[in-house]
Amino acid sequence: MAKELAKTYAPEEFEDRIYQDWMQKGCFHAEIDETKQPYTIVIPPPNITGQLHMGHALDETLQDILIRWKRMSGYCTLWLPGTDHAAIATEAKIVAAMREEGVTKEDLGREGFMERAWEWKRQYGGRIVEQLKKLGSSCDWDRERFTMDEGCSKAVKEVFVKYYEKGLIYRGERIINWCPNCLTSLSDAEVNYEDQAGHFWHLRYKFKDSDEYLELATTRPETLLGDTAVAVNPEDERYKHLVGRILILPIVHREIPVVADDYVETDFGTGVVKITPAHDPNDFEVGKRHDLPVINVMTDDARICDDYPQYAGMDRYEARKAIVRDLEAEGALVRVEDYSHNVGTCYRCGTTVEPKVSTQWFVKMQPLAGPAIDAVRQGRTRFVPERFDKIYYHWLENIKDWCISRQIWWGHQIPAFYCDDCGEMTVTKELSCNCPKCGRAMRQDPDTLDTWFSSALWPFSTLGWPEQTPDLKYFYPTNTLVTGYDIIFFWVIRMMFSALENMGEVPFDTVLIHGLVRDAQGRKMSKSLGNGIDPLEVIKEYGADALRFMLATGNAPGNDMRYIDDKVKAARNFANKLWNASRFVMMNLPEDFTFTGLPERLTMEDKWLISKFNQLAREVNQNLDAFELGVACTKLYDFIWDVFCDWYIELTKPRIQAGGSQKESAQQVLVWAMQGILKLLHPFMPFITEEIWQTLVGDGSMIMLQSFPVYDEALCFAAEEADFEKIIAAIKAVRNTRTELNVPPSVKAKLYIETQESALFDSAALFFEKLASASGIETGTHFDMPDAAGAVTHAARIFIPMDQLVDREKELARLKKEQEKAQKDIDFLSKKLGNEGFLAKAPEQLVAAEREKLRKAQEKMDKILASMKAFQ
RNA sequence: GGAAGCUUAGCUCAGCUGGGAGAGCAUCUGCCUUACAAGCAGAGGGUCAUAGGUUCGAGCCCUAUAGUUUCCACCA
Repeated sequence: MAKELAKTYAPEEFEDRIYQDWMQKGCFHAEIDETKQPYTIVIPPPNITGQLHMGHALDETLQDILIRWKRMSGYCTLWLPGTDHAAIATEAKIVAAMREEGVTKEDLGREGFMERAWEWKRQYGGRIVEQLKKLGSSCDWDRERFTMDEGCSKAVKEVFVKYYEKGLIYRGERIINWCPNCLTSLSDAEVNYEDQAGHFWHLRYKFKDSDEYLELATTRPETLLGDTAVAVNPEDERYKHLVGRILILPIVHREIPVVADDYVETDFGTGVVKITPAHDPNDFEVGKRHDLPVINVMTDDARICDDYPQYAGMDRYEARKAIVRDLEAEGALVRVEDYSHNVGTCYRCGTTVEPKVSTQWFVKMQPLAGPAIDAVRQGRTRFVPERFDKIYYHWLENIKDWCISRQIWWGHQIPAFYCDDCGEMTVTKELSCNCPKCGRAMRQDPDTLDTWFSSALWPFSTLGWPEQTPDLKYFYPTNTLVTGYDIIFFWVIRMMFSALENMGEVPFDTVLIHGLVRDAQGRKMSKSLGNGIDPLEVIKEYGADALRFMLATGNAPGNDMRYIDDKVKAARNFANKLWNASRFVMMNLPEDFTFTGLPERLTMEDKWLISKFNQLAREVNQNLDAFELGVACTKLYDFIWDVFCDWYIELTKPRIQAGGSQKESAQQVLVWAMQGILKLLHPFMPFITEEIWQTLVGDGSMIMLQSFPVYDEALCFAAEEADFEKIIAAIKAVRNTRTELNVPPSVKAKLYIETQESALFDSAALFFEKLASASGIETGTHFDMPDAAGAVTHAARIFIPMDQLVDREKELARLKKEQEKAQKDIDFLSKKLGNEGFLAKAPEQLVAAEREKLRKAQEKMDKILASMKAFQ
């Protein structure tokens, strides 16, 4: 016992050591315990390409707080970690690295490429995991998973085949989003729309059988090569007579018809739209309705294809220029205007996506969306904060089929096989198969699945599904899913319908949504802006506990927050405060100290502290239950700094100096309170609390395995608490008076305390001496000291004789100010209590409380008036 | 076009089911009081965006307006 803590709080000296210790002792490992209730969180798997950023730090911190709190509260807790293979992002990274060496995917071939990709994963995939550990994340690393590991791959196949057999997955030719840079299709969710400055080119198409023209406008003149019609609204009086007539497409000189379609708005542009079914999703639909040919004019990397020799090989933008020039030459260009419009871009690389007609695999969403909507409607899963359920409903109600095939190699290869001879297709979980019709070996579909297809299964695939493992039975459904609002569409929704379809049960009961961590100016942190703050740098400078506390404090669920260095500093200072408080406690313990629990005889300040701690324990539990983590942080901060450090520790100093049994009882209470505080704070600041705990308790126990404090009726001392508040109020009043009169602390003065509760104040004499610069106190029911400065509370009138030090005018002015304040209180309360509506309708308890307040205010006023009178 | 959030002290933000407005930082005044100057003791500072409404009582609930941010959809 009585080991010493280092003089200054230096987190870098113990955080790693403590984490290692937790790991070695298996503290994070979850063993199924049927006597306990399970509490499970699955981590949002970070990408293996990722580097820890502030978003992760926030996400991990919230999860770790919940997990540690539940673990200490007696639950069998599992925080299941893992990583995502991040299909497109990873493949792009590897391809880029290969490019440096002058190697292409085709050079290596599929197998060679996959080997290289796995090698890359082995080398870098663990990086983000190591970074998570720096934060103190108490994940069960023994259960770490990867979306492409054997189990997850098995689950993926299982689901794919099942969906296919149920008709929930189909293959078909549709118009999809295509990234010409990543060279793959994308789902709707993977396209970001952004405003781009562009132009509106007004063109005129000549009628075949006359010299008239029809004018229309387009933002993409290069797609004209693929025009197969021009459309007008069937109700449009200006054009309805033209429907059915034939136009000559400029440049190409192909004959195309004028068709009528509701899709065309009469009041936008000229009310005439050129129709390019191969390169616009709306046009594709129009084309289907009118049976128009689909003419693809572009290659996969968005260059004009060989069918148009004068433009062949030009990329979209070069071709646009060339075609505009040629249109002008041909007299088909009427005018050009500036126009800003929304353009879809690839969420991975930012390239403008190209709508493209191709054969892809899709998940039919309609049948899956319904149950997912119902689950939230019925409250089986709820969002915190609740408002996010609207976003959830809206997305699901308007959902389109999900394009799941990707033209890349890194991922789960689609388990469909084709017979090149007879065209037969088979979907199977087997690794290979022969054609059921002609018996030949079949060729597997070269495409892979959307990375979100496997993460959609994460809550159950990681627990062993499709096997009915004990883990799955015990830990599923999971409890809390913690994630940012930006991935509700990508992930949360897909986990919901996947779980409902495959498990018949929701994947989690609560989705805790947090916001983004922005920079100090409120901008999104991004690589391109270079305004990202590296959490690892912050940890290096201030410690993980400070970062965690900062991220959890002063921020409500679902709201964005700003990263401000001063906030981390404040959190670090708080840690330092706690550190020094424990040093104080420990340096006053004897070598052979043993903690025996709260002493039999408690002083009133002990009871005051204990009672307040007890309330704190109740509130922190309530706040955590309601996912109000930030509120809990604030309460802990206030209690530790103000109640414990600034008051209680100061209050124990006289007892410690007195020695003997007084000191001994103070030691017990200090250690009791210290332990309680550390336990309550541990989920938020795991490292410092563990370090102090192990030094303070010294029996080899670990704080992370202690029980979390809860409210205890036996620790409630309402009367003593209220009494001691009177002492505190008096001390504050004296300090206030002295400061306002500019009396330096070195000048001591005797206090004459006029009160009806002499015994109470007499027992607090030492506190006045120590905390209110008193040389001594005298209590009585009446004092007549016209020359003394005064301090007034409702319970006492305190005279502070200062001899010539008191400036009479200043003191009178000060009293006047106090009188005004007191009068305002009285006015406010009398008005309220004079209101019959209030008396009739307000709860009884409240009315009584207000009456008590008024009584106290009047008592205080009497004392102020007496002081003023005496002074004049 | 649809939806949501935000607007509270100079700055950044809390404020739980409606019961006299809070914190951190900054500012001002004293203090190196033997755990901590990453500290201690005090002080100043807010018509809680605006206008209505509900209520005995509104920062909180309802309606409208303004500013601001975001999401979804999208008209070529």
